[in-house]
Amino acid sequence: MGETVGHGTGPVKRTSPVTLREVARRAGVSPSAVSRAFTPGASVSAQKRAAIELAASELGYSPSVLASALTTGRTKMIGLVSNNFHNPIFLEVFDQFTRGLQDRGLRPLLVNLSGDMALADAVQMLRRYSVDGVIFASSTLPPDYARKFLEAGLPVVHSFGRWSARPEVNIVGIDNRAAGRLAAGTLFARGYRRIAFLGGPDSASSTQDRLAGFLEVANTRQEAQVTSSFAAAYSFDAGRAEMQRLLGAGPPAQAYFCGDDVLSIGALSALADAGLDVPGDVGILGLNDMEMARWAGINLTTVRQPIADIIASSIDLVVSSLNDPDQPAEARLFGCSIVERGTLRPRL
Amino acid sequence: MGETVGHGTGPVKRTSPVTLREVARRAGVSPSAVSRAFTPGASVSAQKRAAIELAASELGYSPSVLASALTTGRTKMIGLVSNNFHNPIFLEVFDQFTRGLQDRGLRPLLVNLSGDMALADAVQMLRRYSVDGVIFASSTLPPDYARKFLEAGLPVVHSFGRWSARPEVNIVGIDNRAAGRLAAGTLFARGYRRIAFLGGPDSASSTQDRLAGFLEVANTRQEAQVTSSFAAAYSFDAGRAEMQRLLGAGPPAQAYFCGDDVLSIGALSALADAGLDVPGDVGILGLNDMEMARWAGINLTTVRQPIADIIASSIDLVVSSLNDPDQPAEARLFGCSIVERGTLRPRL
DNA sequence: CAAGTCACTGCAACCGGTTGCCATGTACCG
DNA sequence: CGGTACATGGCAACCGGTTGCAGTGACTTG
Repeated sequence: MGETVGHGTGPVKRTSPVTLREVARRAGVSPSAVSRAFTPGASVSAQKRAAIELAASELGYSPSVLASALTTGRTKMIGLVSNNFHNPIFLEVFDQFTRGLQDRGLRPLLVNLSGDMALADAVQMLRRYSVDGVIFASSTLPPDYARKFLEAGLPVVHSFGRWSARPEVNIVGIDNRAAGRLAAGTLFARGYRRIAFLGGPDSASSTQDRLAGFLEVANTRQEAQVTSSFAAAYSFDAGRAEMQRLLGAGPPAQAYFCGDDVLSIGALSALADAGLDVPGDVGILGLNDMEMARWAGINLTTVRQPIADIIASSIDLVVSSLNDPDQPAEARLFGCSIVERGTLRPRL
Repeated sequence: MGETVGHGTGPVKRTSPVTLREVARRAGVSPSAVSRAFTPGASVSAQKRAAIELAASELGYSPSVLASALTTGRTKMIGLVSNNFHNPIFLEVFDQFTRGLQDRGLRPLLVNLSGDMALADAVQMLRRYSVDGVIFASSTLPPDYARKFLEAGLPVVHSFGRWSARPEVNIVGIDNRAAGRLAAGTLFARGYRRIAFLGGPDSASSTQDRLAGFLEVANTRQEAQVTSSFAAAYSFDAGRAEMQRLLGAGPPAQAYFCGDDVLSIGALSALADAGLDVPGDVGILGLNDMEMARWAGINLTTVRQPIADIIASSIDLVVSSLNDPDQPAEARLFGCSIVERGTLRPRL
């Protein structure tokens, strides 16, 4: 950013692609010399290199990654596959992935798995483009998906995926079970007793694990009354609809742990409409700590998922596993923490 | 979606890449025959094609796009360049771009211009990857940026860009000036007289045009009192901060036209904190109609930007201009409309 | 039945770089 | 001073497909 851009009043001139051999001819050297001049670590004399660099810049030469990939086998492209294009948290995720990859000289080839593109198409497509590796960023799809990439010979990391004791594919994320335990523990510490889990779609792998952890703690307390229900999607509308349904079905719980911030915000909106005060009448605890959670007017107390760590670690892992293809699959989990804001009553 | 995925209990087998010549050998034909079998419109006999397809599927062959790009000159990759990774509306934008491109067999190579990546780096990078074209999606950066891609020989479309009478580069977006006029007209029609423009960063090209259109109408009404100010960014925090500043500086206007929905939401939050009722005390009109605008609790009256049309048209335009590189630059503008919700008082 | 079409096929060159191998030249060693 | 080590640089083959060209055979057409 901040660079200056010419005002561009002249006519636009279009340059045609320049090849390595043209540079070689102009610099009076062999093609191999040019190639080596652009290969870090190759052996070229200083004066030859200077001549080549001069010729290259005069001609506006930039080497074709695709041609070199043909022999080196490295495209420096990473397939970035996701189906979560509706949860605002994923804009942050894409932002950080693209920057992290760019910083390492890698390029994200983006694949949207939510449209007509089936998994098998995505796999084949990424093979055809010879991507060096794949980052599969999805909190809702099961590990089998990531596995398909691996079977196709593509190193893969499943980010925000489900933990497994003996993972078949690389996985980076949070321990959803531990997050569920943390949530339940937090609600109890605030003195809530009639508590509820308001999860995302019950088919989502993350939902199941969070619920399991939540119940694990809740079941140790005899005085607890726990209920659970599931929204149709990780979305505002689904969260709002589910909370409306709950309010219509009977008296609300004292506090809800929602499987996602955007779900929480939907639930908050339903509570506000019903005239219930948060946190006076009902407590809400979210999960993710997306940017919006700290907006005044929302001010959501939430379980923070360390997104930056997950992403940085995912990139590390995909890079290391493409350098050593026989590296065994690995699971990297990060801990969560509570971000205290205004939707739970204070600790007793 | 909805496809079934095997449960994958067996060990993961990794396949190594299969080449065209291996398929040829197995099918007992020449390499050219295989190539032609995979080229639509090429002339291959039915039985040879069958033999080739059999061999290919037995071997799990998928042709390398990169190798073919070397001779055809088409990678079917489109650079998708943006710097707007913080406005939630852009998640919708990315979603629609990726799907639209995928539907046409194109692949988005995503470039994040907001980090350390300078414009010149992005241009060179996309040249090195031989992308067929570039979509530059930014509402904040000037047309000079898009022009740099064109100069590098890359067909480009500036989506959400600034209108120009004689465009040097392809541009698809809304007529920001007309949007400003629409906004002002709407406020007057509601009986507001002391009105204000609360724009994004005053360096953003879109802001200037919207303000110009806004004033154009406002200045035709003698009874109008118009003021204007600018938030530091297109963000919640910036909108909130700017509205707080305005409220601290004196009595508020009767209604504000904010340059963006997320800015509006920030402004709403400041108004709520100040105990002002919307639309009772103050009216707010946004721009974009992002998903969040219709959330209960926000319910923002806003100028709708036809994002789907802009994106579909951008893709059309980049495709047609890469098929005919000498096509003159074109500007395609779409009209905006008012989406009536709850932050302006009703028409008198 | 001869000539002309046309669909199909393989050969070989080519797309734009990379790299193993060998030749050359210089520096350094004892 | 002979000999070795090492840096440098060109040749040519190769990465995985594509395509112009020419050749083959089958099928029309008059």
